[in-house]
Amino acid sequence: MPRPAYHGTGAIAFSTKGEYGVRLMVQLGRHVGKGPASLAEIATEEDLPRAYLEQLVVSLREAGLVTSTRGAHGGYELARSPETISMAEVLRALEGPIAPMMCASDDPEHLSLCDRSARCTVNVLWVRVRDAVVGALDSMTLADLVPPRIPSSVQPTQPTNLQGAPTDP
Amino acid sequence: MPRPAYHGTGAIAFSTKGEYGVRLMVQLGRHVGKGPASLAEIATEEDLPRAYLEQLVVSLREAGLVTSTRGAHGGYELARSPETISMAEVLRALEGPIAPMMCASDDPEHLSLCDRSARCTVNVLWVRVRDAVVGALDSMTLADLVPPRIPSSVQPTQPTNLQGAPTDP
DNA sequence: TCATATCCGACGAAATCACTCGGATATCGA
DNA sequence: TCGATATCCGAGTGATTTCGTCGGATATGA
Repeated sequence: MPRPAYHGTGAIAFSTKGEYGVRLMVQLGRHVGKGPASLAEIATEEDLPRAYLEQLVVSLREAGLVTSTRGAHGGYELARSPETISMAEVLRALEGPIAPMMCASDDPEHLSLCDRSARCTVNVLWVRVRDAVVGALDSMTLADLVPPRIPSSVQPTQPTNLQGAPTDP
Repeated sequence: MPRPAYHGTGAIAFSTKGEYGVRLMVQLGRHVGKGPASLAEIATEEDLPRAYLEQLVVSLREAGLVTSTRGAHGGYELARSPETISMAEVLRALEGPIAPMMCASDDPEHLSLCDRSARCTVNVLWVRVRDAVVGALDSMTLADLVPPRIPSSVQPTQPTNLQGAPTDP
């Protein structure tokens, strides 16, 4: 069943693809150095439908952001270190080119000018929005979202509530 | 028939509400000082379905961006001068609050934190995207989109030949 | 060999989008 | 006063997209 229903409102709405996909990547970021993480683990950790994650991860793999190892004890790993993975890349892989309007795609392949482009004075608006978004996403890497480790040995990274995910089934 | 099908791709996709609504506002901007403009006129000018514009304009009126006069020779006018109408206002009226995710709405009323907000490190990403978009939209007013008037020769609004316009990619 | 994984394609319910339609009401010009 | 032209308003509809599920094939380690 589609759970809570919708995640964003209005024009700038990321779908669950983007949301879950980013959360998946963050989990992989936390898991760096510990070998591959299985989708089952991640699904439990983030309380997301495993079968759906399977679909999302295909895009991430095809984009070269994660690598997979099959078989028992297999799973996924980041293909590069978190600092080198920009969120723009991640979201482009998950949701496609960033294009508030067809006449303002950041992917030249999907860019198509409307027939009225000669008279069109509105295009500049969409282009500015696009550039603002791309700028924001380019300025962040996955490393910025992986929770920072507390340097002094006060606590392990656990915020004490990893026991059972007490949320609804 | 739903025409070309989709207008934006990926996460940042404005719907026809936003697109047509902005174009409608631009037309009203061009029409300033000439009395009310009817939707029939605008629909012809911009080649948009009139009955659909009727729906969109409701939001604009309710937001106080346009005023209406009923009856023959009626229509719509901008409620304020174009320089004072920010595109953020316009798009909020048309598409709702700018919220890439529920946990990052710019309208406090629609803002709802997810139950996992304590552990959530991703929120900052959506907030940054939101702020980038809001910033871009706030920095533009309707006046920026209304094409500058050619000072000397006043032409009828007929676009007989207007090529050589910058086809900005 | 068996449990655990990724891989792959198809399917389906629910929601949203992009409209259309019919009619009620208001206003101006003749 | 009549009628043409408008806005106003609510309901309805078909296409598309979203958000998943399900079943099975393949690969790998213990």
